[in-house]
Amino acid sequence: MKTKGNKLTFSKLVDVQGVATLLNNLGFKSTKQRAAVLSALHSYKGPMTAEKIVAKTGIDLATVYRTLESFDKVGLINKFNLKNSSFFYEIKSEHHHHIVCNHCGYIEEVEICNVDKVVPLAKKFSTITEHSLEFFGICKSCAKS
Amino acid sequence: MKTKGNKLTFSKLVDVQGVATLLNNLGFKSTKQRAAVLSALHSYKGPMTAEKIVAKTGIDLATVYRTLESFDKVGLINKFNLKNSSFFYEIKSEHHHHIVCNHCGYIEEVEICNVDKVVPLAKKFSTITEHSLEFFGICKSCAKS
DNA sequence: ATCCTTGCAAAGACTTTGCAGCGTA
DNA sequence: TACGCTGCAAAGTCTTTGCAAGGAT
Repeated sequence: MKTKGNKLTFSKLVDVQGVATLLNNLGFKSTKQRAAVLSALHSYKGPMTAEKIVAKTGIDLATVYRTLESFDKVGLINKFNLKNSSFFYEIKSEHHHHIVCNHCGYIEEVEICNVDKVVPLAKKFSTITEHSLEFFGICKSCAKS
Repeated sequence: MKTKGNKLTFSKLVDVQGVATLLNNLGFKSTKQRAAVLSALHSYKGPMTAEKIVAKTGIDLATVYRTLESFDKVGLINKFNLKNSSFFYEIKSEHHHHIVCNHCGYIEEVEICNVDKVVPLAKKFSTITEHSLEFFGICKSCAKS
């Protein structure tokens, strides 16, 4: 399976092999539920909650959670939480961050300047594997009202 | 009530007026439960969960949650979540971030270089009020084993 | 045919809410 | 005294788990 570095990139993988083969190569059986979850995540503009995926696909909530857990484990998706109570999921793509409207909850993916230069000084850590960076503010349409 | 800019700083406030007066000035009645929550947050090295506060103080969980919500509302504490299921709380101090051990959950407060230069490019937002930045890695003691 | 996956239902973890009694101002 | 605060219990939200039936290889 071709990957860029050791990172999976959904679009490329799908282009190259199709969803069924991708799932098989990841060690999963290809089922319509898994394809539907991938498809939902891929077509929705922005991170989704498990509930949202159920709403879009009609698949059982427990199945959605199990599927998302599997996808997360193999690195196909990101799982993160904002200040909300529930987790958000999105297909891994180029490294990016989010900005969230404190008023309506709208989430936008954002580009960042200089994020590479942000280096934490931690005494009791030797390795840093990842980071999360989220911004909060008021979106333009909420600012009007 | 004296504040630095418009931000409350716990240590300074307590130095100046004591916990009871601080609580009164924030619009709360001074109770031993609230003082105990403040004290627990103040003396514990690092962010606490509601459960942790109960463990340290013996106060009822519901009361702890209500107290934390009040404190959060007036800006005395920060509420945030890492990748865990539960929220963490800490007294607001100088702006800082955290690094979390993916193995044991240890949390360290970290200083950051260049964080001020990180600016998101968001299309549909005009104002950004805050951000969260958390790092994840493996702490030295977990790295050994 | 085998073993993984799904849906349904129940349980679990975390947080919030209702209410009667108590404590602070 | 009055009103806000607390503890207990119940309910609510989000997520995980158990199990029998169904489906992919």
